[in-house]
Amino acid sequence: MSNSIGSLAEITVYGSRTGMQEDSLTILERNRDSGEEWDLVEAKTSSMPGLYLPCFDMLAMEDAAWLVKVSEASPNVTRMEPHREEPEQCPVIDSQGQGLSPGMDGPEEERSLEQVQSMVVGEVLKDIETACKLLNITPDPMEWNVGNVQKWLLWTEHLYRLPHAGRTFHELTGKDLCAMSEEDFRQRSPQCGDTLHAHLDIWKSTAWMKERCTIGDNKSPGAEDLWSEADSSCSGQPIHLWQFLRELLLKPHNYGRCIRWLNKDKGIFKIEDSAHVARLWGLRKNRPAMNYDKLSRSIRQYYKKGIIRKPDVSQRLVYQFVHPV
DNA sequence: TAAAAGGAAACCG
DNA sequence: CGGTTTCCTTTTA
Repeated sequence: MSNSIGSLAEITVYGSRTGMQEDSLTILERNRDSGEEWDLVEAKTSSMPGLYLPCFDMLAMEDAAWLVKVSEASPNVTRMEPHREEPEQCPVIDSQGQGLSPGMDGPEEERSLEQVQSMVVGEVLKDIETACKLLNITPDPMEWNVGNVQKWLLWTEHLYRLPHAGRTFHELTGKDLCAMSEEDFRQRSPQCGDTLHAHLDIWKSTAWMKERCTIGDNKSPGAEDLWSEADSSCSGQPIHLWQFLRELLLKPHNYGRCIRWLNKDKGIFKIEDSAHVARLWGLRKNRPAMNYDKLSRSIRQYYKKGIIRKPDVSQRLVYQFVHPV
């Protein structure tokens, strides 16, 4: 846990900007024959070991001012990945553009380390929160059951285009996982054990920080707000499809390419990538065989309930919430 | 050819 | 039991 800030910085550079997008599941396919289990389509991209920048550890700790300086010159500092495969992947991502942008006024270099750190932490928190919602797991790995662990593994593997190692971590709870050393990880998965271990470490660190934040006094207020953001779905009850669609629509940053508003005020939205939305829904509900045919049938059930309808001018893949927010 | 529509039955928390 | 999920046939764009 010693290198938490460094690790957090790592995932921010290589995680949030490349990871938690709708594209991360595009290679997630189910095995049509076995039907009941998520499976991998073999990633065509070679599994590069250098998915994160180890040296950023030191960078974040000692030289954050440098980072800010660089970012002033180039707002895209967070996308300096040495080898990005699929460069067409995510032009949308930087649209948020908050934080590391030239707009940051004032030359208060003393504050910059803190600023960068809390920004980094904030990004990680956001991404972890997104993943938690999508997978319906808690942010704290210690609380994961065997199924949660498998979901997390699958998610992380897809996110970083790792070869499938889930089976070698069978029957492990989150507690087991947390107790494992990097060596243990490497033993179970020589190819990507170290990467998995590093990412688990980030989750552990984040959970640990979160606990510190909520129990103790507000050390990093910006970051804490993100956790208290406890929105809609945290009510305990199983999520409804219409709620899930709303959540995706509320995060255009993450899902804008698979589902988006055509007219937010009227509640009209379009499913741009039906297969992808269905996969996300299946992942959320633990229905590996979910597809658009079935998802759309569920949407149609909403017609008579007055939750969703077809818009006045019916278009393919376009629906409308009867009661817009 | 994919999407839309809706009946029928199974499933599941 | 409600809310899907699954499977299916027919129609539409």
